[in-house]
Amino acid sequence: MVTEHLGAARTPGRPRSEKAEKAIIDAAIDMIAEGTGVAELSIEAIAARAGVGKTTIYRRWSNKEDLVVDALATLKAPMPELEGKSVREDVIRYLAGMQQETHHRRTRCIMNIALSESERFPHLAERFREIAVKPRRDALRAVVQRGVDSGELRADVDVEVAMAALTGAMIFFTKWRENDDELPADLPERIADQILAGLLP
Amino acid sequence: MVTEHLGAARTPGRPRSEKAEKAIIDAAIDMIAEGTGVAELSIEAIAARAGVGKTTIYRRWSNKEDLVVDALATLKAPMPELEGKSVREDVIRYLAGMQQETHHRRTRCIMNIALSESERFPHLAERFREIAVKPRRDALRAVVQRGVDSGELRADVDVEVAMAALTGAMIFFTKWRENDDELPADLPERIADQILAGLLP
DNA sequence: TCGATACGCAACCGTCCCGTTTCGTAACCC
DNA sequence: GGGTTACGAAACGGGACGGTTGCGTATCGA
Repeated sequence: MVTEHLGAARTPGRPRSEKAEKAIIDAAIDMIAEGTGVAELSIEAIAARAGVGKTTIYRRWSNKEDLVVDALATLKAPMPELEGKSVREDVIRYLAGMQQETHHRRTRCIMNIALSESERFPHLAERFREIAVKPRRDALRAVVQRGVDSGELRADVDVEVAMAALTGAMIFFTKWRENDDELPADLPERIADQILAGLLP
Repeated sequence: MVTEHLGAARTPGRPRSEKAEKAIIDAAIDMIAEGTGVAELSIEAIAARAGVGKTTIYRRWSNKEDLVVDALATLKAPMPELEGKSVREDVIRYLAGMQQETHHRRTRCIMNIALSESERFPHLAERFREIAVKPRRDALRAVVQRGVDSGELRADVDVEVAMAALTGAMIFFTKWRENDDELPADLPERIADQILAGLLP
């Protein structure tokens, strides 16, 4: 965003249209959600889709990455409530939420960007992590930590590793599955129970 | 590859240069490894980098995806030997191998393609899974299955979930870490031990 | 009413890429 | 040597896109 908010210094002349701004950002997000990579996003296509002149875009953002950063910033990620009675219950609910999200093309493609474009757009990736990843990570960390504190989990549990195992297992299933079979409906339970119980006899 | 190998039907005229073919494929792989997405790969750029005329490329592949598929097919993935004495040992070696690979930009970017371009290039993604993912997955599955059979692991272990937890945890650490700190050197051990032991008291 | 700014639209030129064709040369078999 | 095919280089027309500019209109404050 380039708009200046210096005190109450309202500029003379016609004010910028908030509707146009929203249309631009929506168009950008939609195109990303449809699989267009950041590098292939064209200002012209965004403008056309938003029903907006290219000028209107260049007036606000000086380059594409700035636009995308602002677009991602508007994504409010809904989070499942994690105030259940047990760690197991909260973990299952968290994993089920993840699984649910992979059904939305929008979420999938946005996650792809976070996974793959971080090499080329570090600024973008950092912003994305802050907005979408961190809140979820914090929520899960709180659940595990609560379990450790309450004695429901072992005291020597490595919280970060536990989070990685839970989250990573679900990502692995949803992204690297060999065939396109439906995922089993009880996948969250199975992951949670097995990681909680461990593999040893 | 379009070259026909019908019996010993050697064609008249000048034979195709294997050197040119190798140069083309190397150039394509290099560009991918440098972060160029498949969609942005241009035949012209590949030709220039390979020191080859565009004609030489079009003579062999009719489209870009075919070329990339052939390029990926040349990637021989070195696999760690997993014939140790215990499941724990093999798992740690496997995870260490994964961690090692993330240090090579080449491997990282190619994994990115597998993760993110599968939506737009399903043919490509399938081929990649077959070449790079499946052998590793099979190796890890064998390790876990051996553990179950020998009694080293619980009999009711869900092998697929266990694999997902182990692999997913490492992927999660290497790709979604918040800061760019170095990963702890004993990460493979920590992941293996915690997933083997579980979280419950 | 007037000046200032934003708007959508269209056009501009330069760049990149595609897929094809043409050129002169090189390599192979008979 | 003659026939055939591949080679690298260059150029083609066509298209997409970038970033800029000018146009006529719309919307604000003074």
